Amino acid sequence: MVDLESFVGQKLRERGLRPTRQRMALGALLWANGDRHVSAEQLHNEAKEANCAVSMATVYNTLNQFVEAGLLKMVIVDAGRTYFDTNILPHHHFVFEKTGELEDIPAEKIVIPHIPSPLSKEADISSVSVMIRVN
Amino acid sequence: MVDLESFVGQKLRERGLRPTRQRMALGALLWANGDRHVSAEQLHNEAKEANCAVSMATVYNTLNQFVEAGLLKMVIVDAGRTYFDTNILPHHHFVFEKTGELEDIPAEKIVIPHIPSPLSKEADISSVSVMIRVN
DNA sequence: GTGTTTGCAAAGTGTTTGCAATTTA
DNA sequence: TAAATTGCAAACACTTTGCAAACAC
Repeated sequence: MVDLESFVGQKLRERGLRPTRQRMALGALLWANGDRHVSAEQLHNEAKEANCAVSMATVYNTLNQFVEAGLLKMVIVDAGRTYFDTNILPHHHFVFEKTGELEDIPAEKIVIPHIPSPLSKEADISSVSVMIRVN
Repeated sequence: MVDLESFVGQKLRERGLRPTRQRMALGALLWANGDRHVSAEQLHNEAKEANCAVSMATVYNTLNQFVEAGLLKMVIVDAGRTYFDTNILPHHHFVFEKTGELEDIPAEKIVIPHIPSPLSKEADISSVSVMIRVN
């Protein structure tokens, strides 16, 4: 990878998002290393620790913009347990019930030979997601 | 089925829940006919329409008790979109994105020949749930 | 400069809880 | 009568929004 700064900046510009200080900081935290599952609060804390104070409102707004722009996926594990996933490829998840943590399952690891169609309506499948809860 | 009243009463007593007026009313609405996906608010409204006023707090508490007792399953579709499912057998769901409605997929309709194990921990799989979003 | 973005505080949504009053067994 | 349940209102966690100030281009 080139330097993180320009990598993030380019990602943002590609999607028509201005590379503001806040978006750059959050982007850098999200995309510094491999795939991540982060909650809004976690990211807010990380930003604070990195001396990049960003308000909670901005964290939420930014994460939603990133999701909208296709830069992140939202994963809802439970009521009040929402993660933002930097892995935007189709994939599945293990959920560790003890901790609430997630682990990605690459799409090709789960084969579903036949996907059924709904009875009631035309089938225009937009996604298939599998959650495997373990404890 | 015998009469609904005693059917519900028995269900409750079996799980150690007293058949109070409120629980009987909510149970009757839930189990009158085939399987249902109901939100707390929906059920609250239905109870009101059936002239069985039950407070919102009691609807929530009761639904949670029913889930705890294994009489219902909770299905979270989106942040702030939680359903209570009277189908307690293992199964999967279609989610209609337009309406947020659910349709059950019987477990045997979705075959996953090989379930992977998580990398990081011992695999003690408690459930596998598939959500197919359609629009 | 002009339009976009931010941060705050306030509002919103869906859900849970403390507690006095009521109901059930 | 003793223990469980209910309903209210308040509290809650998480998220969104309105708007003035700050920023990016």
